Amino acid sequence: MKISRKTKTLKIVLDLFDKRDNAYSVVELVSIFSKKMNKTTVYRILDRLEDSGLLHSFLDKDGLKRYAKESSIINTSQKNTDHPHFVCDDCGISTCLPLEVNIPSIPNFKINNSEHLYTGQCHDCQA
Amino acid sequence: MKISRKTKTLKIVLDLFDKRDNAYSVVELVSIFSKKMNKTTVYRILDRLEDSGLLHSFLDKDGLKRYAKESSIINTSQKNTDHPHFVCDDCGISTCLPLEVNIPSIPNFKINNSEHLYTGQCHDCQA
DNA sequence: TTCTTAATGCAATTGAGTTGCAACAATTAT
DNA sequence: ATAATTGTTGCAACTCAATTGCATTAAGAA
Ligand SMILES: [Mn+2]
Ligand SMILES: [Mn+2]
Ligand SMILES: [Zn+2]
Ligand SMILES: [Zn+2]
Repeated sequence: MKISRKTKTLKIVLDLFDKRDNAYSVVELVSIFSKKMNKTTVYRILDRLEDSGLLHSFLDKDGLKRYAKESSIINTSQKNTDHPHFVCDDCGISTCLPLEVNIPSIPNFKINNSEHLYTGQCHDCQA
Repeated sequence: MKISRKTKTLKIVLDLFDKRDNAYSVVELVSIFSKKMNKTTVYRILDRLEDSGLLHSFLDKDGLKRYAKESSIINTSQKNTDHPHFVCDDCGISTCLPLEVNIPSIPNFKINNSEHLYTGQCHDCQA
């Protein structure tokens, strides 16, 4: 699916992701844009951007959905991979990790998708 | 924390986990026990059993919490490890995978916890 | 400019999970 | 065995992320 209409609200959302590579929770985004667009619109735009391949998402440890640019993997030798994600327990910042994920082969299981989430302290929150 | 009172409802829940090694979503468990105990009681018993170390939990791709025995890792050379989990996209069955999880070391990130979730088709749901 | 329909705003709704509190029951003390 | 203690349960109300229905708006095509 491609983006069919470049609406004002869509551009606002894209602007944010153009600036930072971090992943944002939908709750954060709804709050950030609360003056500019309706909460439902945020959900729908994010969904559309993910379908179109411009964003990707994952669930953090609390079950909250987070979105980031599809291209936020810097060293992208291969793209659109199931890369791992990191969420800081202290400040909540979340990051796409530029790491290979090796999917194990397990007898009797056909693995189609993987999600790897790491939590801990980011650089700024250590000691 | 240890289990302080062996109540009737607690035994009912433990009985189920004694029989099968799979992981159950809380939603399933609430439904399974709907005639035997209140929904809130299910949540509280699961929480207690996890605190006491008899169960462990993870979030599946939909953000639903799933519980399994702590000892459902068969080949347990080391125990209580962050092992990966598998959820079948077709039948929903979910399994603790007896695999080592190697936690990467990433500059500027201190990793305390990891969650690995694989999805796909289980043996029964293939072809 | 007019037409088509994707996109939005808003209010209502869903559903997993939580909380407050009174009643109950497992365990301990007498 | 009986009474006191307090962990546990049931129930209703609540929280909050996410979804839905529908009337209205506006982007892009004709
Ligand atoms: Mn990512
Ligand atoms: Mn497990
Ligand atoms: Zn941090
Ligand atoms: Zn299956």
